Amino acid sequence: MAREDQRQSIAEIVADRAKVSRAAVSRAFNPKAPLRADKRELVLRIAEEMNYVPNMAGRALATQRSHLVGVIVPHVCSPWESLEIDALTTALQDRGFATLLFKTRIDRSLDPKLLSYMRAYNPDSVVVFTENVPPDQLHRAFDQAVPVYVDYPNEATDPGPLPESGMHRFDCLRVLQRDGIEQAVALLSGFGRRRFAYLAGNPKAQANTARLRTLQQVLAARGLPPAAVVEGDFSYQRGHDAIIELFRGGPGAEAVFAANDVSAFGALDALRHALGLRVPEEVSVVGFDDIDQAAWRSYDLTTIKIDVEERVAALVRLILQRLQNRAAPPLVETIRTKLVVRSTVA
Amino acid sequence: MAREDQRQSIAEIVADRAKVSRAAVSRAFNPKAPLRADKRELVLRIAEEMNYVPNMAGRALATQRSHLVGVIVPHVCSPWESLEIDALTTALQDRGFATLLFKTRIDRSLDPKLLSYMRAYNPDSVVVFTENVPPDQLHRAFDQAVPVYVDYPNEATDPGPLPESGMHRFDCLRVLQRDGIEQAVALLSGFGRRRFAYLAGNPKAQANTARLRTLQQVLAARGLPPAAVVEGDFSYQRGHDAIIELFRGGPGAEAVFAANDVSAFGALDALRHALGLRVPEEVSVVGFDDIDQAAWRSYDLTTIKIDVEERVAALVRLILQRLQNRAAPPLVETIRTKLVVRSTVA
DNA sequence: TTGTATGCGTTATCAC
DNA sequence: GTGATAACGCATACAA
Repeated sequence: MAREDQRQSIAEIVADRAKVSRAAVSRAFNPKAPLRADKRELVLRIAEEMNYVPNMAGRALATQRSHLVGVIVPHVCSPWESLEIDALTTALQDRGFATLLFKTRIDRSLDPKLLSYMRAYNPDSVVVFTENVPPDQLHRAFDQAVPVYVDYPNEATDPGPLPESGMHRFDCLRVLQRDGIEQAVALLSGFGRRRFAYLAGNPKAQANTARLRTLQQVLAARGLPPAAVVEGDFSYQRGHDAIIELFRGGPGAEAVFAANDVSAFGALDALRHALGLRVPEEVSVVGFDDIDQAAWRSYDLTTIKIDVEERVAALVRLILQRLQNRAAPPLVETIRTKLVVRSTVA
Repeated sequence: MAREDQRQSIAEIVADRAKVSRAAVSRAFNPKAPLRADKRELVLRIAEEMNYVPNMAGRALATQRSHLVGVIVPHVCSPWESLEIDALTTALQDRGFATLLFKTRIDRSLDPKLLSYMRAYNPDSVVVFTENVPPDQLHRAFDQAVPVYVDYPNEATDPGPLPESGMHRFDCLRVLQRDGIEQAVALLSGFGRRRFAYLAGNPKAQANTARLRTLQQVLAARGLPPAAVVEGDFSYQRGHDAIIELFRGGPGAEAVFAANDVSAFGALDALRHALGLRVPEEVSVVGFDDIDQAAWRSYDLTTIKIDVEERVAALVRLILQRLQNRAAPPLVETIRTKLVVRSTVA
């Protein structure tokens, strides 16, 4: 009857059908925007029928909030990281944020090109699993988004999350390794183990250096000799080969700490199948992380657990609090490790 | 000197410093837009200095291309899926697309709410790893984005990718199971195995039903008795327990096909540690996927491999070709499986 | 409450 | 090749 308009957007059609303005449609989707309840209901119903949802790009432009959280990882397919991505995605999704996934190249270093590539999407926040990128660099790259930094403090010297100490200029998640390591060393020590080895992870990864540092501190505190260190890279294969080198080339060890569970599996298989040693009778093995595979019967690995859910919950708190108040002082969350005892220690 | 403008955007500042128009800055970042080479270079240099990159939200609005690819998975942390997400993210990133990750709830079914949630981000394409969602529903949900459907055809009846057959109304990746299964059955048959069992995955997953169907067809073609089927869900634990039920409650089997590698590991551990049977001497085990863990020494699993790189390359071809030509007839890519022989078969 | 008008950052169209 | 200008889809300040 009336003349057709040039070309209507879906949102406008929804508005027309509900006999409201385009603005009302927008408000209907924003729970705290003022709109009469029945109108909101009507608009939402019609929108549903027409399969209309507000476009995030438009919304991002108007509100300066992309509802995107950038996540940068070296390997999605590493078990621990996939576990964390899984939990993080779920938690963010529940809160209306989508996960934007990026992968670093070969090594764990962060290509500046990747950063600006990511910047283009204007994520509201950024989580970087690559541990060797200085937080300053991150903050320089993301003037808008607020990166969350994972910190592995030296627990022997770092006083902890005291804002006065001036050490924490950025939001960070502090991962404390000591508890689990102390428990593991106590257990091994109780079984009479004295000669320790540390199967390292990627030397650039802070998780690796923090674990080694803490282990040596804990051993020293007990008057035990320092652990022999063998180079590794967090991988199964390297863990496997490194342990063979360690035991073929020298006196071996009575207890092996691996920098993560996956390399602990490599160590276990090397000890049992390549070297013909019995675990735990002849050699004890302890891992880090407690990924699903650690409970598999063929490994049944005693390991120092980081609770993924706890860790992700802390990350999400950091992200959301910062988003709520851009100007707040640096936030700190702290998580701890604990020993999970299975059958690779005796 | 001259009066300051109200408030300049970063892009405008870049334009000013390069003494060009705002439009020229935009063109500088679009390689095929017309712009004198030296101007382009100058703009890019200044932009680099000022840490400016074009905003994707704005670009998406103007071009109707978000450069986002939505990926929906049930579990990020399942080894096979994390492998695929990893490869897909890398491939897409290289081509200027970012991966937008979403997770389905508990079961593998697709919440319609998740679909519209995702629609809001206007992904250019959508890859759904959840296999029990009918492609029609997907196409209805994404009028703009073009979902890629993973198809597991019945290889005994489906003539293949003939457009004339009218069966393929949507772009799809056809995964053919037969080759690897035929090879595995030939090998097992050559070792004298006759009593087969199939440790199922999630009954709703097409990967599961296709593997079972094909296995039975291959066995029948050789005149072998059909495989006994035990219920499973792709998990280690269920694989472990199901095998115990199978062997405690009846005659067991001479060869076990597991619907995926992870449940094959559960089966292996159950056979060896809970049932005290020798693998491969007393029971042979074959998995599906060939994830990294299949090569680990404690399992060393003979498995039917799907090449991730090949699969992802095919997916990316589908996505990019469709984006290049929205109106093209349905695209089909086909990949096959092949047997990887390790030590769980004899 | 509601509608109108404007701006968010970008690209495309159109003149030059 | 280049610069002005009008969209793109949304949220909001402001006026009603």
